[in-house]
Amino acid sequence: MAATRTREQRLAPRKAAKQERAQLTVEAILEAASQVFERHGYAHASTNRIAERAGVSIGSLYQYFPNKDAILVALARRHLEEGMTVLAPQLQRLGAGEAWDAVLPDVVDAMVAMHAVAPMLHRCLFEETRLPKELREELEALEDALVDLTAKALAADPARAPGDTRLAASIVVNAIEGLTHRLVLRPLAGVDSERVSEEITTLVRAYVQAQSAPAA
Amino acid sequence: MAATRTREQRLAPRKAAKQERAQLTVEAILEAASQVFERHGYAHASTNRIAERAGVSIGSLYQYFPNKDAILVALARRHLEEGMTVLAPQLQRLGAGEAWDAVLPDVVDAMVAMHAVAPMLHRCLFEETRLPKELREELEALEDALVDLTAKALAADPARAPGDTRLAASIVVNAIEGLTHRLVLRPLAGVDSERVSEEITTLVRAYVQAQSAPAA
Amino acid sequence: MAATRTREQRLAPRKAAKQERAQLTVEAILEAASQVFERHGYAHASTNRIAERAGVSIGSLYQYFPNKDAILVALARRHLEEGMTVLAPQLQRLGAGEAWDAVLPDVVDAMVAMHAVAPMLHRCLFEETRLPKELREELEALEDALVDLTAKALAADPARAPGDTRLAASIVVNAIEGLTHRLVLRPLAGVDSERVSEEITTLVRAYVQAQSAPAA
Amino acid sequence: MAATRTREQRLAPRKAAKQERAQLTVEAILEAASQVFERHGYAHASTNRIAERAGVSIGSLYQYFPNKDAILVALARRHLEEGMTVLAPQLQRLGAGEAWDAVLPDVVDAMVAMHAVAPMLHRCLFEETRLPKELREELEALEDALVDLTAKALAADPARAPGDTRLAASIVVNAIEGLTHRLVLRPLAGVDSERVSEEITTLVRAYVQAQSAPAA
DNA sequence: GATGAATGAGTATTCATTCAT
DNA sequence: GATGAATGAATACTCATTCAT
Repeated sequence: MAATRTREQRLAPRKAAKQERAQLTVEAILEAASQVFERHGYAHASTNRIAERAGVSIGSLYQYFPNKDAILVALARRHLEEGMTVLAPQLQRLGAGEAWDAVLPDVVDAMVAMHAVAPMLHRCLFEETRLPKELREELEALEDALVDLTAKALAADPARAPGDTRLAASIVVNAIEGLTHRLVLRPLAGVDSERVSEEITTLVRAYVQAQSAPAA
Repeated sequence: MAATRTREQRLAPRKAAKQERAQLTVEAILEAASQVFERHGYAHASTNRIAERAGVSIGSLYQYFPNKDAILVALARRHLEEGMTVLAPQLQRLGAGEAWDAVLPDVVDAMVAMHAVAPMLHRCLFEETRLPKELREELEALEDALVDLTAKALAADPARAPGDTRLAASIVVNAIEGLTHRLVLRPLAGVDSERVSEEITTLVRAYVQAQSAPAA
Repeated sequence: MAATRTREQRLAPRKAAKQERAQLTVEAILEAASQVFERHGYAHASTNRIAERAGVSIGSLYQYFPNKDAILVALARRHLEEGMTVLAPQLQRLGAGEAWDAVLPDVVDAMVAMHAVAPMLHRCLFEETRLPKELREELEALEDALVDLTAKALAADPARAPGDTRLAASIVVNAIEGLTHRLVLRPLAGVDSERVSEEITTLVRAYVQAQSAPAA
Repeated sequence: MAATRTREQRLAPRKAAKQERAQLTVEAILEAASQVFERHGYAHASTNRIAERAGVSIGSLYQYFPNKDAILVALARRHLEEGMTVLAPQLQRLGAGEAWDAVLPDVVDAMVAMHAVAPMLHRCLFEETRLPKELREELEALEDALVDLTAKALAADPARAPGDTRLAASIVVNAIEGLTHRLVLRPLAGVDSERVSEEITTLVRAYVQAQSAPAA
C-alpha cells in the first residue's frame, strides 16, 4: 500500500534537486511549462507537452514534480518571487517611513511591470478557477502583507482623517492590482503602459487624498 | 459529410424549444450548468455532470445545445441581459443628461449587485482563458458602450479640465468593474457590500474630480 | 414484455400504408432517404435527418419503418424493381429465344442506365459491408436468375462448344455488373457512357465467342 | 489551441515505434484492426474494440494512431505493399517487353491472390464510401500506373488494330479488378480459384484479340 | 395517426500518471 | 537516474429508438 502523502507533500517538488544537472532539468521544465501555460492555458497544457518542450522525458518530469498542479505551484512561486524582487525595494521604502505619496508611482510601475512579463501565464496562475488551496492561501497571505504595509503607510500620514484605514488600504491594493491586471490583459488602444501607470497613480492618490480631506 | 457549421451556428442553441416541456428542460439545463460552473469551474464542468444535475439525459442536453461552449454562451447572454436590466435605468439617466455625480453611486450599486448573483459563474464567464470569440466580442462591445456613455457624461461636466476624456472614462469603467469583481469574489472580512459600494464610489468620484482640478 | 419480432417482421414495412396520405408519407421518406444515403453514405445517414428532409416527424418515420435497415431494404427493393423494369424486356427477349448476340448490347445499356441513376446510392445499397441478410439473399436470388437466363441463352447457341455453361454465364453476368459498377462510379476521363457500353459489349461478346471456338 | 494538423498529418501514424515492444504493439493493433474490419466492416469497427482485441489499452492505440482513419490508411498501405510485392515481378516482365499474352495469366493469378488474403478487409479498404481522400488518390495513382503499363504492352503488339489503346487498357484493368473483387467476395459455388483465374484470363485475352482483328 | 421531446448506450479521443527496462 | 511505452478513467458528442401528449 503506497503511503498516503499529505497535501503539503503532494504539492512540494519531489526532491531538492541539489545536483547541477537536476537543477537544470527542473529549470527547463518550469520554463517549458511557463511557455505552454502561456500559449494554451492551464487546462489545455498537458504534462506530456511540457516534458516534450522541455526536452525531457515524461518520466523525468514526474521525478521532480508529483503532479501537474505542483508545476503550477512552483511556477507561481517563482513568478511571485520575481515580482517581490521588483516590489520589495518600494515596500521597504514604505516600511522605512518614506512618504506614501513619493513611493506610490514606483509601486504602480512595479506592478505593471510584473504583470506585463507573461500576462496569459499570470492569468493562468491567478485566475484559474481551481487553484490549489495551498497556493491560494499563499497569495492571500501576500496580499494581506501588502495591505498591512499600505495601512501602516497611510496611518503615518498626519493629514489623514481617522477612519477605517485598513479598508482604505484594501481598496488601494485591490484597485492597483485589479486595474493593472485588466489593463495589461486588454490594453486600451493607443495608450502606452507609462500612461496607464500614471492614471492608476492619479486614481489612487486622489482616493487617498479624498480621505485626508473628505469634506474639501 | 456533415455540413460544416459556421462559428455562429456552432454556438447558437440548436433548436428553439416550442413545447412547454422542452422549455422546462432548457431551463433546467441552464440552471444546472450555472451551478456546476459555479462549483467546479468551466474546465471541470462536464456536460454529463450538467445533464445529470439537471435531471435530464445527456441526449436531451445535446438536443438543445450543440456543445459545451454553447451552454456557456447562453448562460452568459442571460447573465448579461439580467445585468443590463439592472444597469440600463442608470445608464439612461446618464444618457438623459443627469449629473454624473448623482448617478454614479447607483451605477456602482448596480454593478455590485450584478456580480453578487453568482460570483464564480461570473468568473467563469468573464475570466475563462478560452472564451468563445463571439462572446468575447459581445462583451467588449458592451464595455465599449459603457465607456462611451461615461465619456459623454464626463465631457458634459463644465468643471472638467480638458484632457483625454476617453482614457479617463476607460479607467473609470475598468476601476468599477475590476474592483467590484475582485471584492465580490474575495470579500473583505467584516465589510458589507454597501460599504464596498461607497468606497468604490468615493474612489471613482475622487479620480474624476482630480481631473477637474488637477492642480488643486 | 414486447413480443419478439421475427427477422422477417423486423425488416418488413410496418403496415401496408393503404391510405393515400400514408402512401405519400412513405414515398416522401424513401425519397428523402435516397437523397441522404446518396449524399452521406448509409452510416452517416441518420434517421432524424431523413425524417427532417422528408418533412415528417421522426415518430411518423418509425410508424412505417421499424428501423433504419428497413428503410434501406425498402429502398433497395424499389431500386431493384426499377432496374428490373428496364431489364425485364431484354430478358424476356432472351427467354423468348432471341439470339444472345442481338440482345446483349441492350442488356448492357440497361445495366449502365440502371447504375447511372444514383451511383452513390447504388453503392450504399450494394456495397454496404453489413447488408441485412434478407436483402443480401434477395440480391443473390436475382443474380442467380440472371445467370440462369444467361446460361439458357448461351446453351441455345448451336455454335457453342460444350463446357461449363453455367460458369460462363456467371462470368458474363459478373463482368457486366462489375465493369458497369466500377465505370459508373469512377468514369474514365473523356469517355462517354455509350462508348463504355460498347466496350463492355465487345468484351462479353469476345468472351462468349472465345468459348464457341476456343481453338480458333 | 492545439496546432491544427494538416490532412496528411491527421492520417500519418503518430510516432515511429522505436523500441521493440512498441513495434509489437503497433503490429498487434494493425492485426486486430484487420480482423475487426474484416468481421464488422469499417463503420462498425470501434477503436475500443480494436484495442481490446489487440490486447492493448485504448490509450496505446491513440499513441500510435491519431484516429480511426489513420489505422485504415496504415492497413491499406500495408495491404497495397503486399499486393505490389506480388504484382511487381509480373509488371516488370511487361515493362521489360515480354509478350502481353504470356504475362497475363500470372497477372490475373497475382490479382486473385492479392484479393484472397482478406476479402472483407479489402472491401472495406476499397469500397468504403468515405475513404480518406489521400488514400483514394494513392489508389488511383496505382491504378493509373497499371493502366499505363497495360497500354504500353498492348501498343507493343504488332497485330493490334489501331484504336483507343488507353481505353482498352482501362477496360482490361477494370475487368480484371472488378471480376476478381466480385468473385473473391462471392465465390461461385463449386468453382475453385484457379478455374476463376483461367476464365478471367480467357475473357481478357478474348477482348484484346477482338481488337486485334475486330472483323475476324 | 402524428408529433417531437426524451432517452442512453455507444464512439472517438485525451491526458495525468505509472512502471518495466 | 532517465526513458518512453503503457494505462484507463474521463469527456464530448451522436443517433437509433421510444413514448407521452
